[in-house]
Amino acid sequence: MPELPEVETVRRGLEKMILGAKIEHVKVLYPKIINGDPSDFCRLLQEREILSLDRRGKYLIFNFSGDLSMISHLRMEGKYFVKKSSDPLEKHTHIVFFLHNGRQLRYNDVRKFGRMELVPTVQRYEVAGIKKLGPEPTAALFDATSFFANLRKKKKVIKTTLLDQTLVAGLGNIYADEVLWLSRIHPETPACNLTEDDAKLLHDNIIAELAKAIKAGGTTIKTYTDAFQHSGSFQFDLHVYGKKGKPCERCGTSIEKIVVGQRGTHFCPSCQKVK
DNA sequence: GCTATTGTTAAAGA
DNA sequence: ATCTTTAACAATAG
Repeated sequence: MPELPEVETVRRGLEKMILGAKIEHVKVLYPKIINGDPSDFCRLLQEREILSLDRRGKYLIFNFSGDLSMISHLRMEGKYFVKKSSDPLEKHTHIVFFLHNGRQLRYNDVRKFGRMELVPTVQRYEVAGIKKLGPEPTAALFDATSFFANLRKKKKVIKTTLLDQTLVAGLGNIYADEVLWLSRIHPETPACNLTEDDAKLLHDNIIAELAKAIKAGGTTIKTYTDAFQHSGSFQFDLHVYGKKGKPCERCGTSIEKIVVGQRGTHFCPSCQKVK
């Protein structure tokens, strides 16, 4: 499931393969992936050059010549592949971008949850979804003091608060469980009950953990791969996600799995107490 | 055949 | 109005 580190890994892979490529034409095999009119989508992309790739939270942004950008969200299973036109089309490939050099950029998505839309480049950070994102989880952009102030206003439990992207961008279900375990915070603690020390620790762990996961090329639980179809390796650094019944690495207590905000949630009942 | 899987958002509820 | 919760989306694996 692509969270920030996986999306960043995809972005870096694509950057190596398709910068400078020109789109000859586009085929949409499953129209619901496109926000807006699919034939407009194809028409607008014709003859554009791929100039650069940005990322904001879990959103991937393709910037084209002529002030056009494509906002792409992979949701749960979205993947990009770069293939020769002669390579057989994989199952679940829904959009094909025909490039000038005989290659194709293919969007593949088993679950069909991913979405893409075209906007003028100048508006790429203003679209719904991106506009309401909290800061990127880096030391330069994510401020611990305002994070604590914002947490105090939230009545929701901390796990749900981390997943909603508004206080900090990029955490999904796996990394949310991991950073809460690292910070010894119970996922069902109301966000407003966290102390300033809790908030600082959580803040620091979010920055460190996501950076570490990017270095590892992301986490591959079942199916995630980058644009080179390479798996990540961060699954070997997980402490609680998927560890139900296994001993906590800190205290040996059996890791529990509960449901919080309709999401599977893993934690150590001994190290992580509700406040 | 039933359950579990997850990111976002529209819709419903408070 | 604003914040929060819930259901829906969709396909696959076990």
